[in-house]
Amino acid sequence: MGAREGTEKFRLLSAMEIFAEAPEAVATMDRLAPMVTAQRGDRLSDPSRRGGGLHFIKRGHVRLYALDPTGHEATVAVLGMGHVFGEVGSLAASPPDLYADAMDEVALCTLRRGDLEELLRQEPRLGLRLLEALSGRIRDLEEQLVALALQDVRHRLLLLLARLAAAFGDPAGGWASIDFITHQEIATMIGSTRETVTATLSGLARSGAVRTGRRQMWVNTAVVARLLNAAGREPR
DNA sequence: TCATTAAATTTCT
DNA sequence: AGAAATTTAATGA
Repeated sequence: MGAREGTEKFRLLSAMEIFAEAPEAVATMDRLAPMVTAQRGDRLSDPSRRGGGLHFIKRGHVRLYALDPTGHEATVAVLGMGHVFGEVGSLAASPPDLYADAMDEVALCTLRRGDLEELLRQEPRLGLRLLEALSGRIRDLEEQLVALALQDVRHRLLLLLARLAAAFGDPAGGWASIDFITHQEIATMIGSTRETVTATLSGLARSGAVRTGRRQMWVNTAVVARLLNAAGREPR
């Protein structure tokens, strides 16, 4: 440590949950991984830019999605502070070609593959944290896969709201605030369309599950949980 | 039930 | 003003 301890970058790295038990790694990351910032809509990664290393999100939100030739998108993950994306996905099998866009003001640090291995040797506990994070991603994907196969749009939307509120919700008096997502983006997360999302959301608003504003939602997690339960028992 | 198409309306820059 | 985001409505699979 030393001269860099006071920098914005060092402070953001220290705040990342992954590094909670690995303070030594913060200094190494600070030395090896340059930080870049981006604005909403900026492309952070695309299929041609694979193998570009491991990206640590320090601020903001990133959407990973597939894009088909007709322009339709399917969102695979929405990631926030402390999450990683990039090289990890390709450690095992060959992943689908994904794009990564900034959803708001994003800051991230990128570690080249070789440097990642060095860091993991120095701080094995970091590997465990990474494994936990990736396991969580798999669990979310499995949940979403089942919902896509078996549930209607309303149920899938409720599920998404519950997950977004838990992951990113800024809770104030029982209402979790989410302010970086459009209806269009929600549609790509649940396999639906912008118009259907708007209609379904206003239905849920009438049920008291959400309040909506332009690029802003307040999710009542208690009501969402109750509606999910009720729907689960109803046959379709 | 929900995607698609079309159009109107609201809100941001 | 112009762009972006949201809303409503009609239609058909």
